[in-house]
Amino acid sequence: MTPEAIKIACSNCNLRELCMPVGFNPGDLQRLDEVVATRRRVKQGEHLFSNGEEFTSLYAIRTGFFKTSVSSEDGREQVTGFQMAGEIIGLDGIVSDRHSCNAIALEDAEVCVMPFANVEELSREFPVLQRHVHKIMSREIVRENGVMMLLGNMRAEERLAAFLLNLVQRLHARGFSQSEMVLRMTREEIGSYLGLKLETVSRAFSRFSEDGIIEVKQRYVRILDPDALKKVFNPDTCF
Amino acid sequence: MTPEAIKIACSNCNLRELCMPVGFNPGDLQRLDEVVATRRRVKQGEHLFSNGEEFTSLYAIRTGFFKTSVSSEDGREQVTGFQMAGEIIGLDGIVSDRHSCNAIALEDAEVCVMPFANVEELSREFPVLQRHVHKIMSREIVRENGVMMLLGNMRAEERLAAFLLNLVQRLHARGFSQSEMVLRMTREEIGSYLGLKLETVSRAFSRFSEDGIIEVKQRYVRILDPDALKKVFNPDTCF
DNA sequence: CGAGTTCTTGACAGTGATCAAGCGACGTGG
DNA sequence: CCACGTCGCTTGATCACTGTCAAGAACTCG
Repeated sequence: MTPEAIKIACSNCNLRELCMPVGFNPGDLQRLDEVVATRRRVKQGEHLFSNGEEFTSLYAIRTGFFKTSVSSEDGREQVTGFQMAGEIIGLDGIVSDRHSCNAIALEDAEVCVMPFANVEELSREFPVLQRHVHKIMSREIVRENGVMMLLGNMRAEERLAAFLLNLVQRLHARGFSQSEMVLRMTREEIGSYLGLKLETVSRAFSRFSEDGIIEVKQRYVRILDPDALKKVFNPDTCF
Repeated sequence: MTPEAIKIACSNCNLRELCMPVGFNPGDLQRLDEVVATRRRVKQGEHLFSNGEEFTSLYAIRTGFFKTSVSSEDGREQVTGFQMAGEIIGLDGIVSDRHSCNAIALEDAEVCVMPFANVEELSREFPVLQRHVHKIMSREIVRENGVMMLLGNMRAEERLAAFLLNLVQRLHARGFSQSEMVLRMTREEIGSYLGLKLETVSRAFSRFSEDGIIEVKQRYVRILDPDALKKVFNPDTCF
């Protein structure tokens, strides 16, 4: 086994607990490495996959940051999510054997390529992996339900507050600060995700800053008063 | 085998092609019947499952019409979908072993109860079923991507036009008219799904009616000019 | 038949979009 | 290392779409 092959193995990956199931016994753990065929580097701005492209694999993000988006026939674009290390993308392609959205790297990234045929084959052999795949897909469905709530019921500042809290929480789960972050996306991309124009996003940032809830300097954001931020999108909690 | 048991069997169900995979050979087809444990009747207005309830089963709709919804802590409700015969609900529960949304019958309904343990077990045995389960979940993810586009980028009339076309298309696939339908949901429920208030939905209906695009009488809707309706939410197509 | 629900329509208000201008950061090349 | 150009961000002024409030009509169901 070459050093490179050791690095590539799920069994040695420090992100395993994020993207792979737990509960494997040491013997079977090596079999798990068979899901990942190769790794692939994606430079900032490049597509990992595009709408209409043939679906062959799921991708586990090792490093970097992605956005996924769909576009309507008349050219309007909707960002459907932002994904970071340990998260799985490409699930949209399963239903029609073609991708129906675009995945674009927001910074230089590296992904593990998991041919879906491998995933399905090993899933049949290992119920714990099967369950894990089901959970990942279910989690995505539930996440999108939450976005629908956001887009359908919340006002601009509520949306941004929920967005920032979600982002910092996911970063914190990966060992980063729970109060500071550097955004990897533009105001326009945030706006697209939240169903707002970039000017509205910018104004909401300024408003939070004026109110002393956050500190903003371009992409850098520091959450000064997390409780106030939570109250923005859940006003009834203040009693 | 009792007559009731014959009726219950997937292998004899005329909806099978909608909710079950094709390509089973006759011998294995009988095994497929094992996914369905029982059937369950749900009266109009009753919950099939509720937020927080333990997840045990997926449900295939035999007859009737459902809505699913999520609610925020401060009581706001968002309808996340409308489901009809042949569609599968309950996928939201897999990730946390609890349902995170509510499923409510909009008319008297009957569902096939498919314990998820059965689904997973048979999926391991039959790759064609495994693939089918994956496709159903992927389809739901893609559908929600479309709803995000709707909520994030479209104006009121575009949303309603897209909604009506989607609904009539699904009904048509089930053998109903491709121009007429009777809505099973209120204006408020449509509005919740589309991120609009009921008055806005009502006005959009009236507008379409004035323009001769549809004929509306309460819940009854007839599409007079499907092309005009398509142009509403894709204005660039008119050249 | 009557009570309650659902739908329609009108008047007005408010949130966020649009249009516009200027600023600031960053990167590239001289 | 600095100048300049580009891209992203901020802020202001105005507008338009949709929300809110209200009243009445139509329908449903017991």
